[in-house]
Amino acid sequence: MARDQEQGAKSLPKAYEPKSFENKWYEYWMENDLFKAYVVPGKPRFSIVIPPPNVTGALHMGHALDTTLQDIFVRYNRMRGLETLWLPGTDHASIATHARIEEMLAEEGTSRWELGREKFLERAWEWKQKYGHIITDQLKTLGASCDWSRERFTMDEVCSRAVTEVFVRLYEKGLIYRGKYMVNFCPGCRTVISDIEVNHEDTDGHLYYIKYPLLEGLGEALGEGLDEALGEGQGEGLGEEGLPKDIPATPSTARDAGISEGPGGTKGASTADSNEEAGRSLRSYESEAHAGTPADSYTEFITVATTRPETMLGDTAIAVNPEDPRYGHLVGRYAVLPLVGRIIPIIADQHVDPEFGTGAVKITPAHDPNDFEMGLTHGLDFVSVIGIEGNMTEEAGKKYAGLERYQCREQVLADLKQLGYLAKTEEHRHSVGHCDRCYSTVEPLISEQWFVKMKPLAEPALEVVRQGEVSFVPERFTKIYEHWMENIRDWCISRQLWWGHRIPAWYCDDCSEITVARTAPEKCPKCGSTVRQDGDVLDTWFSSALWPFSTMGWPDDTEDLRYFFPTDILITGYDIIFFWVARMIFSSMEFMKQPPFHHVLIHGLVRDALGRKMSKTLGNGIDPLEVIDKYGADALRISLVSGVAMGSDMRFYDEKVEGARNFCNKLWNATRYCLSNLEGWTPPTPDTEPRQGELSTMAARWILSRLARTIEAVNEALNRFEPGEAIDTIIDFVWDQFCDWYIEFSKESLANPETRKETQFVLWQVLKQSLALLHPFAPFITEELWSYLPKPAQTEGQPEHRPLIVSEYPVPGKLSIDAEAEELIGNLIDVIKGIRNMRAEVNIPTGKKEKAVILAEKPELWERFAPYIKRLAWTEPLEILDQGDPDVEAKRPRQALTSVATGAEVFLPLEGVIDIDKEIARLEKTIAELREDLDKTAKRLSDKEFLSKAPEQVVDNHRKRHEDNQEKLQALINRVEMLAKIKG
RNA sequence: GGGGACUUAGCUCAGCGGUAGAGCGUUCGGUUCACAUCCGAAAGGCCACAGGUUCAAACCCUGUAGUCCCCA
Repeated sequence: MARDQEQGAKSLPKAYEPKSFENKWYEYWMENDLFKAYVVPGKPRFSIVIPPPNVTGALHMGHALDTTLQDIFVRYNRMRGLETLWLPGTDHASIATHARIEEMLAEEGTSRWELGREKFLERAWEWKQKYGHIITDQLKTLGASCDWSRERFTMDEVCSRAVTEVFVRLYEKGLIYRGKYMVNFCPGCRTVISDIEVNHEDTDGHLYYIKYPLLEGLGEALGEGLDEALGEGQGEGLGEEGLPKDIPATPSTARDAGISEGPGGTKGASTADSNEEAGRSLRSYESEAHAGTPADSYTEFITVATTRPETMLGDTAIAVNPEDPRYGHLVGRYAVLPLVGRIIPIIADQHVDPEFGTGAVKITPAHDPNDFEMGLTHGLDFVSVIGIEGNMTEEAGKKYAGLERYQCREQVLADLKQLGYLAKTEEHRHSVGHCDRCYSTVEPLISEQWFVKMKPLAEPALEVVRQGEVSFVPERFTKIYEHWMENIRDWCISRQLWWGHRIPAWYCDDCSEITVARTAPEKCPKCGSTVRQDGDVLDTWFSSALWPFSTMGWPDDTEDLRYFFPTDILITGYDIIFFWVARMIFSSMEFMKQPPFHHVLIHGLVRDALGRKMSKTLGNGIDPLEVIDKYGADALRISLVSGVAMGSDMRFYDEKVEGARNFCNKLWNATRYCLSNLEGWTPPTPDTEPRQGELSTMAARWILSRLARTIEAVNEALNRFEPGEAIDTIIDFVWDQFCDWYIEFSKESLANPETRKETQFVLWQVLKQSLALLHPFAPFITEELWSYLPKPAQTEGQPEHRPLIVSEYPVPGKLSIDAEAEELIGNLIDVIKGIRNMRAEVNIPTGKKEKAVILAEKPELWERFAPYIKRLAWTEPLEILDQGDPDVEAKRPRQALTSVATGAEVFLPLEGVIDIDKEIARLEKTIAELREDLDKTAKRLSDKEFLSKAPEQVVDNHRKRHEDNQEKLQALINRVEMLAKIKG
C-alpha cells in the first residue's frame, strides 16, 4: 500500500482526519494476515491472552483502556521481531446472558421455565450468534491487533472440553466435592453465587431489641408439647431429597440434613457424631404450648438485638459471651422463641461480642454465616425459613410462609409489638451483602452445592508468586493477592442456571450413586438404574480460569501450547485479581505445572471527570465509540495512557482526548512539512547514509542525539511496563524538540544548498523513527503517514518497505548521544529564548524584525548560528561581537536590553525606547535569582562531606552550574553598573 | 477490626534520593510560506503536617491529619 513518491505531500490532506483512514488500515492489516501468529520453533515469541470480555457486553472505557494497553505491548513486541500472539475471545457470561434472554422472554409473555431447558438454550445460542460479535467488532475499531483466526469462546468445543476435563480430574482427586453449606443466594439472579461475588456495604438500617421469655429449665419445656415436638423434629428437614434442584435445601438439623464438614469444610467444627451426646441437650423443641403466647404471660426475659427480625423464625439458640458477667447464670437455661414457641437453649460462645446490642444474640444457623459456624460447633438445629427468591418457607410457620422476606419483616415486627416482645428500635448502620452483579441483597442460606477445595490448589499458586516467577506490576498488588490466597475459602461453583457448562455429574434415580464423567453414563454403574444429569451449570469464572491453556487446545498437547504457553504478560484491572487472575494461576499450576504468565500488569479504573466510577445507574458512562467517532481511535488511545501510572485510577474528560487529537494533528502536519521538502529526494541505503558523527550541522547532530535519548527512554519505560511514561516521552520529543526546534532550524539548513541534502536525510530519519516509536500507541495515523514516506532503493529485508506494523522498532544502540551538540544547541536555544523573552517584555509584536547584538566567546560558532537566531527570534540585523576584541567595550551597545546565556551576552538595542529604570529592575531580579542559586551551589561545593561522598558526576554538575552562573552574574552586574552610569 | 493507596501550580496528574515537571485553564503578543486541532511569552508551588535517616529528601523511615479503595 506504499504510495508512489510522486503523490508526496500533495495528496496528504491539510488536516488530520482519522475517519478517512482508520478502517482502511485495519482491513489492510487483516487482509495481509499481519496479526496472525505462527508456530516457528526456536524463534523468540511473545504471547498474551485477552481478558475475555462478556459476550453480552458493549465496549466501555475499561475495555478501551485494557485493550489499548495490551495492543501497545503486542505491537511493540511484534515490531521488535518476536513472533507475537494476542489471542482474543469472549466469555459466555451465564448470569448476564440469562438476564438478557429472560428479559426477552418476559416481553414475549413467557419464561425460561415455560420454554424448557433445550428451547431456552436454542434461544441463547441464536442470540449469541446474532449479537456475540458486537464487542469484538468494537475492539477492532480501537485497533486491537489480535489474531482473530484463533478467536475463542468459553463455550465453544475446545474450551468446553477443557472445562469437563478439569472438573473430572479435580473430582477424582477429591478437590471438587458436593455438600450442604452456607452459601450466598442472590434472589435477583436466582442463583447461588460465590463469596467474592458478594460485596459488603454499610447500609442504614435498624437494630431491633426483642425480649425472649426465659424458662426455669428444660423441665418446664418438657410439658405436653415435648413428645410431639421430638417426634416432629425427627422427621423434619429430610423432605428436600425429592425436591427439584432449584429449591434450596431446608434441613432442620445438621444431623438430619446431612450437613457435614466435608473435605476442606468449615474450620473449627466438630463432627456430627461427637456432638451426638453433648449436642442432644442443645437441641430446640417445637412447642405448640408456647406458640403465639403474649409477653405478659412470662416474668423473666433475655433481650437480644438483631438487624434482621424475620430470621428469628429460624432461631435455634441464644448466645452470650462466656466472659460476660451479665449472662453467666443464664447459660444452660432455655428461652421461648416468641411467635413460634420453639424452646431454644442459651449457650456461651467466645465469638459473641459483648459490646453489640445487649450482649446476647439470637442464633439462626440456617441464615447467617457466623451462626452457621456456631450451629456446627454447638450442634444446634438448622431451621431454614427463607427460601428461593427470598420468600419465606413452610418452616417459617403458616402465618409467614410465602411472604417476601421484607414483607415478612414488617409482619414479624407488627406481631412482636402486638404481643409485647419488641423492647425498642434503634437506628443502626451495618454491613449488608449485595450481589456484585445485580445489587440485590444476598440471602445466606444452606444449600447443597458443588465446591472446589481451595487449600491444596492455593499452595502452589502462592509459591509461584513468592518465588517471583509471576510478578505483579505495580508490586503492591502482590500483597493483595497473597493475602487473599492465604485466607482463601472453598469456591462454590454451581449455579442454578442453564446457559453455561452443565456440571458433568449424574445422579442415580434409585441409589445414592453420583457419577462424574467426561461423557454421559447410560446407566448407574452401581445399580444399573437410570441416571439424570445435575441441572446446574458451572460458574463462568470456572471456565475463564482455564483461558490461557484451554484456548490453546488443552488437554491435547498442541503445537500452540508448546510454543506459545506460558504467555508472557497478562493485562487487566485490579477489580478482577481475585475473580480471574488468582484462579488462572492456581488452575495453571494444577494442570500445566507452571504459571500461565510471568507478569501481571494491573491497571486502574477509568472514572468520569468528577472522579466517579462510570456506571449505568449513574448514567455517567462515556462511550468509547463516540469518542472515536469524534476524535479518532489514536487520540482515544493516547489519552487513555498518557500521564497515567500503572495501577492507579484515572479521570477521563474531553479536554484530554482533545489534547491527544491535537498532538496527532501536529504529527500529521510535521509530516506534511517533511514530505513537501523531500520531493525529488531519494533516501540513501544504510551503507550510503551519512554517519551521525559526520553531519555538518550542529542542529542535525543535536536532534539525532535527542532522538537517541528518546529511543532509550521509551524502550526503558516499556520494559518497565510504564507505557504512560513512554508515550509522554515521545510526545515531548515530537512536539517540543522535533517540531518546535529542529523543524524550525531545518527551514534554514534546507535553504542552504550545502546542507540541504543532509537536512533532508535527517528530517526523514527523525520522522521515520518517530512514527515507528509511536506506532504501538497510535497505530492508525503512524501507518498512514508511514505509507507516504519516501523509500530507499529496494534491498533485501529493508524495513522501510514493509508496513510499519511489521517494520522495526527503534532500539538503543544505533544512535549515540552527542554531548557537544546538546550543549551548544542548548546555548543557542537559551539565546533565542532570551531574545523572545526581552521582546515580549517590551511588547514587540511577534514577527517584527529588530536588531540584536551578541557578544560571544566563540564568535565563529555564533556566526554559524546566526541564521537560526534571525529566523527564530525575528532578528535583523544580527551583529556578532568577539569578547576577545580589544575594542569590545566601545562597541558594546549602551542603551539596550540584556540577557545572558552560557558563552554569550545578548543585547537588544532599543535606544530611546527602553526605560532604564525598568531594565535595571528586571536585571536585578535575575541577579537575585542567580545569587540565590549560587549560594546553594557554593554551600554545597564548600562542604567537604559533599565533595567526598557525593558521586563525581553530581559534584561536576554543581561545579559547572556554579561557574556558568558566576559568569552570567558578573555580566549582569557589569550591565547594571553601565546602565546606572548612562542614567547619570 | 485488618490491609493498601492517595495528599505536588487554579484544575487533572507525572516525577519517588542529586537545580520542582506536563496538559488544561489564566494573562499578554501573533493571519511567520507544516499546523489557529497553531506559534511566541508570562504569571502561578514552605511538593498535607511533625519528627528522623542521609553529604543531599517531594522522593527513604516513623508518627499525625484528611480523602478513597480492598478484605473481614
